[in-house]
Amino acid sequence: MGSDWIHQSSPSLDLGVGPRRSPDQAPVGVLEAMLNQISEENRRLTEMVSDMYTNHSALRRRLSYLASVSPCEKGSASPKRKRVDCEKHAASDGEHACKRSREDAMTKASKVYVRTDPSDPSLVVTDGYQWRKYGQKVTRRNPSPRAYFRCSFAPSCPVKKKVQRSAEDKSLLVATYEGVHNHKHPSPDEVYTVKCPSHINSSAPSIDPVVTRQPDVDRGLGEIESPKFDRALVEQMVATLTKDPNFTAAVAAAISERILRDPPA
DNA sequence: CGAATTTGACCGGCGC
DNA sequence: GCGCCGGTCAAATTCG
Repeated sequence: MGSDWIHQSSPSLDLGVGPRRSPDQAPVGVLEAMLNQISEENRRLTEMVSDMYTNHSALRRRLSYLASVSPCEKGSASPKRKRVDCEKHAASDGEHACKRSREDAMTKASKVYVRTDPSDPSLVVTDGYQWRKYGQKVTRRNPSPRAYFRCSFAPSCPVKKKVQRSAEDKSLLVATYEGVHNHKHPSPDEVYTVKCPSHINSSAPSIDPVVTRQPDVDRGLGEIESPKFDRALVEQMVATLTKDPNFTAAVAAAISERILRDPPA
């Protein structure tokens, strides 16, 4: 996994404002102090980003491991049926083909958890695929409605998705995927982007990408390791930084200082 | 006007 | 056999 981008594209505020010429400019010491302060802040931000990236990578590795050691923990939200499915699957003799294919789909299900604004009633989990909603139901175990989606990118694609707000954590959307896409990922750039409610923009960024994921039913989502995911991360960080008034003030100060020092011809 | 979404009806599996 | 429950269908409605 490459963390090069952190170093290559480090958000350095060094805009060429180094200590140079202009002996007549009085507060050189003050400017240098400011520059040092900004550089220090810049270094801390870089470290924070680096730590975030490291933690994210470690978390993902751990989740992958957990997913791989609990193969029966997938699929249906109903533990009763899940157990029956597992047992049936073991004892099945292939008599009921259609039923078994359904069970296969159930056992191949994966879960994805997405953090969203709890006040947002929509059950939209954007994963780059194109989904068509075909039903919604309030289930017994969870007062929040469960939405049923089918992959509509390819007419023959068998993949289905159930999305329901977690009963324990209302800000958590649980998306359960069943089946395997029989087509390529339609828009790789959208991999791992998460719907951002419009009204959340002013508040602190609370959108986690995917918190956890079980086995790779969605081949397309495996692109998490690709540079495109880095790009998504970078975009997310840019969005976060631009919301930070201290950061924008520092950038504005640096730019104005530069303009005052080297006025355009 | 066609596509997407909503929502009540219906179906099948399961437990009692 | 009956009722409950999750999942799906399809007509009605909404949206672009």
